[in-house]
Amino acid sequence: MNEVEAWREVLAKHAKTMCALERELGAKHDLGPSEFEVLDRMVNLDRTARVQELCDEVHLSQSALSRVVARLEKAGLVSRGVCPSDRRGVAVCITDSGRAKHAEALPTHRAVLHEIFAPAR
Amino acid sequence: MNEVEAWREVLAKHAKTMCALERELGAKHDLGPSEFEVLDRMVNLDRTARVQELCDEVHLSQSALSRVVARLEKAGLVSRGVCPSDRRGVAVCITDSGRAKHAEALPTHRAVLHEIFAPAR
DNA sequence: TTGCATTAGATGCAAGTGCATGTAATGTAG
DNA sequence: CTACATTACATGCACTTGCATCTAATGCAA
Repeated sequence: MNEVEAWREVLAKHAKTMCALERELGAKHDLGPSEFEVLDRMVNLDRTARVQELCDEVHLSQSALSRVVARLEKAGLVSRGVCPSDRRGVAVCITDSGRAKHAEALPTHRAVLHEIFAPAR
Repeated sequence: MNEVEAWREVLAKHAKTMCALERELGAKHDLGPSEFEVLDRMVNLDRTARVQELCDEVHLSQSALSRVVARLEKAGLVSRGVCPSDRRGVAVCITDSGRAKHAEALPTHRAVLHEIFAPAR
């Protein structure tokens, strides 16, 4: 029965955290968790990335990610360009505005995580 | 940075497990994870339950749960009756068919969990 | 080069979810 | 008893997601 308990724990933690992130990021920075996650990866990569590359990082389907990138582009946080080496691909690049938004939202994100994944436990 | 890693771990485990559950339960028993979860609680409670009561157990909004129950009822797995003590409430009751479906799906559910929350790690 | 399979990403569509709100039953104050 | 606040659940709506599919660009073989 221990595996069931482990699963329930993951379920509870996921729900609680995701819900808080959605609320906080949405209210304070007009960002969804998926949007922030992509922005976060882009900042850490610090280079253009392919859509598929981001799929592996974030747990989203290719179609969902395609739309997240579209929303981010619409908000001016990333730009989409043609990939020079493979013209089927899209080169996603974070903009200055995107970096600024990420820097602004990062403390909020970390605060939520800290609140829930507190020291002990 | 450890809290971030913990969150990523939850995220990964949640995505992997949820995805597998959706696939397996859907394909083999025509059940979604939410439907199974509610059925599972009903079996363990072994009595009628209020909708709100189930909300606390499963991590769903009241509206989502209302619809899950509606789907389960449509499938004949639970029945909805008026609550005698408070006629605003709904008394959700699992049916024999629901018990059978749960018994049938339980091994699948446990197998998925075992596969992912394996012994070590 | 031509033709076909494959891959990258976009998009139509159906499904599930949360929020805001609606309806009905209770509770409570006057 | 009347009027208003509250509670339980249902429902309209907007949004996100995954699946299937479409288009365009590659890769490969004849």
